[in-house]
Amino acid sequence: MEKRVTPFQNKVYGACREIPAGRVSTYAELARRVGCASPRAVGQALKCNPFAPEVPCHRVVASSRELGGFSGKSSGAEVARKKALLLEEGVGFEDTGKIKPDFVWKFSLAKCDSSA
DNA sequence: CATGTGACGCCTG
DNA sequence: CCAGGCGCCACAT
Repeated sequence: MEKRVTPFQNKVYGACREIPAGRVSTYAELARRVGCASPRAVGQALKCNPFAPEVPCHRVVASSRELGGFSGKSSGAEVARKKALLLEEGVGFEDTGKIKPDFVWKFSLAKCDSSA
């Protein structure tokens, strides 16, 4: 049985899959990537993420560098697991528990060739 | 067709 | 800097 994912969700999953390991993206960036002005819609799609772990929804965090939510929980053990996964990928966290800006992935202007 | 909810973001005070 | 409020899009009922 296929998951009746709407074209919008499919787009979100596609963008999410573009996020390399050890990096994280924000709902806002992802939303803009899919052409949506509301990050909420992105969360709706990710929470339904039927293509996991093909679609690393755990690499998507809030614009404030916070973890955001996971598995349909805005906070809780699920979110803690998400943090653990990011740590496994090599993502660094601030002392405040936030993700380091250097680990936040950039979609378009992604030059990837960090010369410095 | 209308209403409610949701893994958020940005502005103002 | 912190706290509060409003806006937004998509989806389910």
